[in-house]
Amino acid sequence: MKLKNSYFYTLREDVKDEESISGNLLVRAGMIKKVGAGIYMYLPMGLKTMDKIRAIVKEEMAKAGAEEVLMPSLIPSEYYETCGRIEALGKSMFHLNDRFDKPFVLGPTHEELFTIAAKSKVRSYKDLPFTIYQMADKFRDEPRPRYGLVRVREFIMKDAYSFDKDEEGLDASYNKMKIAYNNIYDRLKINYKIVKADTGVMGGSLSEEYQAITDIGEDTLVLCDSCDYASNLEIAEVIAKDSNEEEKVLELVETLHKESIEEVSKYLNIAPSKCLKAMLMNVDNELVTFFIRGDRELNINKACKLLKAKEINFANDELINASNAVPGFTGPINLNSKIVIDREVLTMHNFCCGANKLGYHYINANPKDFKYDLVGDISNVLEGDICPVCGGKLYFKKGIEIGNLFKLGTKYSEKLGLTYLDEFNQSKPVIMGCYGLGIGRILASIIEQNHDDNGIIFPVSVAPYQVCLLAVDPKNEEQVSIANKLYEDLISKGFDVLYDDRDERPGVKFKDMDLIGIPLRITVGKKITDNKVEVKERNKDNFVEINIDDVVNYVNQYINKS
RNA sequence: CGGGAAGUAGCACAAUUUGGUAGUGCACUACAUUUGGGAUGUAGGGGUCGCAGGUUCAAAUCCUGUCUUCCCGACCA
Repeated sequence: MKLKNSYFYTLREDVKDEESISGNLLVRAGMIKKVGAGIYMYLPMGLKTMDKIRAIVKEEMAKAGAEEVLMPSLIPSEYYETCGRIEALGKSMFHLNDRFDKPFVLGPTHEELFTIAAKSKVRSYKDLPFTIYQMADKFRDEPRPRYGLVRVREFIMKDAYSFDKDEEGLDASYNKMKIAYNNIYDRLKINYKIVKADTGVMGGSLSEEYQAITDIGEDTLVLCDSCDYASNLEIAEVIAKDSNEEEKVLELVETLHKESIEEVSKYLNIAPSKCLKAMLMNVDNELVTFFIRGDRELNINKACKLLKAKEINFANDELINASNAVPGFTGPINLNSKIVIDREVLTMHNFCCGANKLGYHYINANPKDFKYDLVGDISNVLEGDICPVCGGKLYFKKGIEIGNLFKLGTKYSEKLGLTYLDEFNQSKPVIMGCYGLGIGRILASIIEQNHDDNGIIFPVSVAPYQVCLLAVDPKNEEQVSIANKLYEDLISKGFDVLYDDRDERPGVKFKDMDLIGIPLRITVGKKITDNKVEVKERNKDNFVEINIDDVVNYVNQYINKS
């Protein structure tokens, strides 16, 4: 493409409303433009990049045997009522009515429609397995859109759904997708981790997430320094080790005005890990007191699962006052509320805890000193904890969720009546998997991982153009005619070439080409008198001078090795 | 939804405290000089100061309301 008379524009300064590196660079490069919070226009340079990513995804989907379909975004609400998802998805779904006041939603995810689509096809076990997918807009009413394309309210997602007759089939379909995903992210040159994750409102048994490692990631990844264990913090298992310390005698001590773990531990000179943290929570309008090690945090997600609760919030004064708990001095000994303890607490000895009496704590408390209703893994892993697989040390990284794999099972097929007849003429529900991948998030992650002070550094596989070309002096006829010829030569060989033929000073062109991150730059300048042009890679400081006749070959080699 | 910040030319900002003709840089137009890393000079064009009320002789500036955006948190397949 030639830049003269194109839509191309860039911004010279950082933009006000984009704090994230990727959001700022995407806007500055003229690739996207904000319309509202979490809503963007995709402009030519940005759309071209998205198309490159999409093409790779489509190729790998085809290799995995998945067929593409397209579902509507505007969907009658009733489709989401059948599986109880109007309630499950709650406020994150956009609702609207038609002129006859019939309720509709903008599709936030499409399990129901894909299940219904499968019903048209599936009668017998011989019709299975198959996988279909779409590349379409999703709408989610996010409470807080942020970080450019990372968390938006309308976005393009590739979502695939597999249909199998049994668990083995699901495993096979799931693994095919996993291989496709590995290929996709490898081709996109993304630094990623695959982590075990929560199944959330999707339901199902197994979920794995593809997480792009970046500092602005909204998820905390738990990784092991000596094996390949990788988990989302949401579900990472805490392994407690018992010190087998000899138990001492329980003792009541005065701790006037020392309420927080920090204050008490300092006052009594006891490490926070030797204190017990009490969390007074409201679980379905009942007071439940959770006890965890003093230096840990309660994992609401785990707690919800343990109690089979939908929601857990902090308890209000009314609930607390109905018990003998004294905030700041709450302990498990003789506490008259429902008590749930972290299983790690059972390995703790001679710890400090509240005495349920204003201004007093116990020291040398032990598990035998109190009763509890439930025990389970309810706290967050800390850095330095023991790996549940190999015993190594755990550490954290931040990640952006760029893809996920779910084993859905029969949740949707049962509710929507997607069944097949097996070899013995028995009707059975189809077993499903679903596999999502966010195109915009991938673009944002690539930029977060590949940039410098001058702008984006795209890998060849995603760059909107593989090569850019410019003549230093647009008034020099020789330079221009050589550049024109090179452009024609490269285009005719099928390369994606951006020819900056604008009547601008060279500095402007260099800066712009750097900003939008084109991997290879060919500069036609003074050296044409020796039949040479300059070729520079975006991610390198130096350049090479090569003969004009060798340019096509050089480009060809560069593109192929990338 | 809680806490914080901000809305002034296409972009980034100043002027608001102390009310009195709306300014700077970039971008844009014309001309000249420049031409290997966002040129320089001269002359120009471009604004319902987010919106709606109010106070005042007079409001970008003070008051009230409202909308929007960003950041932290809550939340989030």
